Amino acid sequence: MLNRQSSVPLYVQLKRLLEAQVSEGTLVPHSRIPSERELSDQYTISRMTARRALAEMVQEGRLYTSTGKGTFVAEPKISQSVQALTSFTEDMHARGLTPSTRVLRRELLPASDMVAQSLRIHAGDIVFRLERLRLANGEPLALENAYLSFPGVEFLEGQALEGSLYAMLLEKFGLVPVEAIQEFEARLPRSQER
Amino acid sequence: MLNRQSSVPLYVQLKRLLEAQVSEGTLVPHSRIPSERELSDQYTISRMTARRALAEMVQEGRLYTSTGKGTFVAEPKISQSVQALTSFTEDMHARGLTPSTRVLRRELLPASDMVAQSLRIHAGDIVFRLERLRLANGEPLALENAYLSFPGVEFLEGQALEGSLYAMLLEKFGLVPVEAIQEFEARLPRSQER
DNA sequence: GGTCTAATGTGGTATATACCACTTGGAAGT
DNA sequence: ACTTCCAAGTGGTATATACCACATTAGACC
Repeated sequence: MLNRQSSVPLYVQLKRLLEAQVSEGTLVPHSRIPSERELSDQYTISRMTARRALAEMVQEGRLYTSTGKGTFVAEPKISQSVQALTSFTEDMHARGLTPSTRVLRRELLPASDMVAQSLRIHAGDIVFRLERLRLANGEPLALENAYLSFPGVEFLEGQALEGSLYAMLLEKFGLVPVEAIQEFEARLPRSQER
Repeated sequence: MLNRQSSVPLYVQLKRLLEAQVSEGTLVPHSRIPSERELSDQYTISRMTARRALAEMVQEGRLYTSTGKGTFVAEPKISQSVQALTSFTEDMHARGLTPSTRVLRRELLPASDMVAQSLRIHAGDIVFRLERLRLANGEPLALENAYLSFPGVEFLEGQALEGSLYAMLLEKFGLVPVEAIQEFEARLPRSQER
């Protein structure tokens, strides 16, 4: 059930609960989840609160709705936006290219409102910003701007970040960031970046 | 003002109104927009309805909020994902480079759940997929993957799409797509793409 | 059996209300 | 002048309620 004393909003709790059921396999793709009214009865919350949880999950691509029919579990596709960031090193290797990364900037800073909103944390929470130039066989390929947030983020400073950030995270911390914002800027690098 | 007889939901009407003010320049980045309560008074709608319009615009990266302070116009960054696609040709020209585009694939296909939800259409609706290789001075720069959806999308097939897609859309159809998903894949092209 | 219809259930929109945490500015006090 | 504190305003969460369009089902009717 849901914890009304928690500082975690009810609709977030419900979201997590449903997400857990999806990843457990209790709810499989295209299966119907309880209706909004059933959920509100079941968890003793208002329908609007249940709706909000569902609406966000729809927005995130985890669920889809059909008026008059119900709400259904979507096929798992979404996490690819993170995966693209994850796999640069492996990706380049797989293509027979020598990947390298030049870190242009790395810093810990309080999250702006915009970043916080995207990462679903609070403004002012410490996030790690990593600006990197990606190269393949020495040729600049892309400029990356990543904001990371997870427990222990503050210990990142000073780490060797030239290689695969995600491999390093896995090695040194045994964790994978829950979420990251990524902005690709595909353009010719300015001379200062060369 | 808003039209209560329209079948277009009030919160959508408010969204469009605010979006227009942003693109007109009436509202510039980081300027504060009226508070939720002011908007609800001004347009004679409930605060929750105003909130919904704002919440969606926040989700889309057009606005950002700061608790206790207000709601503000975001820098056009997220929408750069669309803008970057729009302006590639002009952008390269501005840098003194000769831009060119190679269309790798173009097809009409039913939208997957993910694409549909991102574009705010229904799954199965026909969308246009365009996979293009972008070049500057003959050098491959980026691989683009765009999904487009708008009235008349089905007439796109067979059009000349080597140049600026958006210039062509403007010329031939007198319209600009409402929204597009774009995925950049920054990498070295495979040999078949050369 | 087949056809129409009404009832029921579903998500979608909209309103009104209440309380919370946070920010800010000004009033009150020193 | 300076500090403290509080009131007002803001977005965030939560509830209760109402009506709508749409889909499905069960029944009445032929």
